[in-house]
Amino acid sequence: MEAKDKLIKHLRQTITLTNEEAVIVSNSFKEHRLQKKEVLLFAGEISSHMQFIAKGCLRAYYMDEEAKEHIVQFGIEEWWVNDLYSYLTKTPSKQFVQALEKSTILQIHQDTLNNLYDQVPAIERFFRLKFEKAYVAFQYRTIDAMAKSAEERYLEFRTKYREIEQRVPQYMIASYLGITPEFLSALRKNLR
Amino acid sequence: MEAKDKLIKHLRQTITLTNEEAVIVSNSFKEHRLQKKEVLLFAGEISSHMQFIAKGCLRAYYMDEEAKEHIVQFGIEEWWVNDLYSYLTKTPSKQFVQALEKSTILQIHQDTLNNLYDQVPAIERFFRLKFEKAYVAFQYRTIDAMAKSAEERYLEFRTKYREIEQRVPQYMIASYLGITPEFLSALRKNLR
DNA sequence: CTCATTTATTAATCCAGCTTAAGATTATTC
DNA sequence: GAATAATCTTAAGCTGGATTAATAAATGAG
Repeated sequence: MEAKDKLIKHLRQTITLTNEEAVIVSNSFKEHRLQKKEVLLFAGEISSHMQFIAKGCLRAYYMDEEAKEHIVQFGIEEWWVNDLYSYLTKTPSKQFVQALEKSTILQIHQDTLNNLYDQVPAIERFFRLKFEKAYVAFQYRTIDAMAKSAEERYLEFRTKYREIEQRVPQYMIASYLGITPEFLSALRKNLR
Repeated sequence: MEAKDKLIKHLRQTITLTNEEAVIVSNSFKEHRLQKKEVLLFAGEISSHMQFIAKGCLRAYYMDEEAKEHIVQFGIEEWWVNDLYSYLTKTPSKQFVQALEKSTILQIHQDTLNNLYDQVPAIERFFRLKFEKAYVAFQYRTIDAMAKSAEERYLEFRTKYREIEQRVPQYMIASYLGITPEFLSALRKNLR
């Protein structure tokens, strides 16, 4: 399916759009292809687009003072990836967003989106709901992370994100879980 | 100031409301007073209201399997407190929301708010922005918590939430920071 | 098919923060 | 203002997960 059809279908799972509105929305997004390992957003840049993954797999990560990478989010088909902090506060991003596979994304510039909110109110609703859900999922994940051991979190990740687990290297999963690859390896050994 | 005036003033810091709209909004909320230690939401109940703190101080916390309390959020004047997970998914809450001081809150039922989104679109905008900000603040806090030591987090809490620090007991701050009260005490000793 | 790069494992040593338990302060209540 | 409850401190020993360093296995580019 064409990338933009995927987007409209995705939006229509949450909100109602007339065909005219769908066209307006469709025209507001631009398609963008990424090579494996290509970086879409560099730390230091201000994130000015929302982006929808039509195909592929991306990650958002930041680097600490010792240049170690910490993965904040993975994204596959039909997910939205971004450094929302940078996007919403218009300050330089602390995160990188990078393709882990050859990917196709749809981008909308912040100014365009803000106009779209006025033109197609359902889009404002979509993003209100999106942020509600994102907030809640993130809070759940955090509480979970604090309450549970690394082993429990790993098992949960495996059942919840089976597909991601099979598409990204193990050391990145360790990074996402907030543990070292060595410890994840040891953990997995115990599970066998 | 009257609680509802505070609310309207608070909303107008973010969005524009005509006087007619302000009246509609005002009438949609109900005032509710809480004794110190009174529980507003129990774990197991479904949270069906958004609540604005007009006066006082509240906390949201959950209890783990060993019946230990973990504070997720504090709130003082002009903050919103809730178990958003329960509210948004309509599932039983895992958190308690409790007044730490004699407090006055303004509540709006979910159904009323959903109607209000249609009647007063600025309110939908307000909550979209609210969730954006909440998400971003929460993400920042989490990344911070993973990257920094307990001492650094405590120092940050102190500068960022000076007022809260002076209104709630130290062991609750420890709980919010995800450390034991003993360890916080030891930490503080080192800082002197 | 082969050499280089990326990813995963193993094992020894180390440390931030936890647990337990006791005592010391500080608030509340009657 | 005495008694009780709530909060805070101290100190000893313990543990989950980090660090370091070396090796092994898998992947991929030419």
